[in-house]
Amino acid sequence: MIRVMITDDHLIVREGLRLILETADGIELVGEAKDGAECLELVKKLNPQVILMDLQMPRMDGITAIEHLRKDYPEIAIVILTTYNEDDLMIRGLQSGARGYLLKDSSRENLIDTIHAAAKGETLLKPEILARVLSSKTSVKKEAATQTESILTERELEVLQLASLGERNKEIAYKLGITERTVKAHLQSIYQKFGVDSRAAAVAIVAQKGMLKE
Amino acid sequence: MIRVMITDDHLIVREGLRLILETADGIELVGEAKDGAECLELVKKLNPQVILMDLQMPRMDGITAIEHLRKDYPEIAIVILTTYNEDDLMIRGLQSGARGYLLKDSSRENLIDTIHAAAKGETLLKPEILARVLSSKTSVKKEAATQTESILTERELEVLQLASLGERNKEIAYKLGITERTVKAHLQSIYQKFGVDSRAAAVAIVAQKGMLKE
DNA sequence: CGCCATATTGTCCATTTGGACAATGTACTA
DNA sequence: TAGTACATTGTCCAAATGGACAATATGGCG
Repeated sequence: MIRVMITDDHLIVREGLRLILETADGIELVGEAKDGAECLELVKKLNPQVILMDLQMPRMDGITAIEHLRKDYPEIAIVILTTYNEDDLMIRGLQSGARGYLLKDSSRENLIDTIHAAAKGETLLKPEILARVLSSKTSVKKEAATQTESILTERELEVLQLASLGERNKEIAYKLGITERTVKAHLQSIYQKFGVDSRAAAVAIVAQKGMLKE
Repeated sequence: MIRVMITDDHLIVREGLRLILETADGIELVGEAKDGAECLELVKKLNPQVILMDLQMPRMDGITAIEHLRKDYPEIAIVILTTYNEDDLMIRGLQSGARGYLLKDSSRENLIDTIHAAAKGETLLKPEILARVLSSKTSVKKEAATQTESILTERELEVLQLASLGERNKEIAYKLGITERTVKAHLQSIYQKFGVDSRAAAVAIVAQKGMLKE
């Protein structure tokens, strides 16, 4: 029996996964967490072999949680749960030590296969994804900032990065655990610093400066 | 006397340039055109040595005009007039054979110096701009399209490229000589093909696919 | 201890955007 | 010739965004 834990902020996703996992042979669902912080709290008690980890969550996101887990529980296999294909966050997650990824609309077989593979220490990645991971820079942490980057505050960068993935203010607010109004405030500040007046223009600048890539 | 011609769709710009050029020694303003098409019509009669060329204009844009001029009047020096620094359109214009570029808020001295240099056959480019021109691909024309590119029609690409520069629908419509409604139609089509539902998301995809760079 | 940067949130309103219905003309192709 | 793809434009409305006024709290620094 493979001990599996779920970390996802969406109730529906958790329920759906539970339904699938509880009826799968050789898999035991040992617990669930609603965000990265809760995941770290519960992991010792639940002692999972595999963690299905969402990336975008309030309080503590999946990337941060993965980094902590790699340090404290390197033997646990982490599988990223993501909505979109080729998500930059997913790349970062894989760089941080996740062992695979799953689209949230994966088939039941795909899901179960991936969990088994992760438990056995294998990595299941599409080749093109693997190539992207290997070719992109390893250091995820902040480093010598470029001109544009240094102008922005940490929070503004977070907001801008989500906006650059096409997220709406409402979604950004939810993911950062703040109100939509605050998101707008950060965006306004960003626009001022960039000398633009629309999110599309800001995203374009970010894209051209290469702030998205890496 | 250097015979200079202006091609720009903005009355204010033309007026401003005229004011400067008419009081400059050794420079004779021989005519003005409101877009690329008119420029090509007038160029034979006006016989300019230097053409100041805007890039974004209705009917026929500056890039197209430059390509025609290079073919039929290679002796004419073309100087690009642009609003922004490091504009991708400017790069393409320079690749198409323009001999220099001017920001529209250039100083009077800068403007006159550039015209004199262009007339003498010199090229006035900031080093970093020159580097970008040389390092980018030479062929501006359509070539083997990437996955994402091939999905889109020519027109959709035009719209998307402007949107990716932060332009609003109204501006895009004006620059392409169509209505705002049509711009929205193209965007809707693009969103469908990309599987997104906002221009920011579309711009982000374009940026990640590298469709902006080159 | 006050100043400053930062983060946070509020209301109100004009503009922009996205989507749902469309329709028309042109050009190419089976 | 009929069908298809494409570009074009229309109205109407809901949602999202941008900007103008804000205010409050926190933490660092001189």
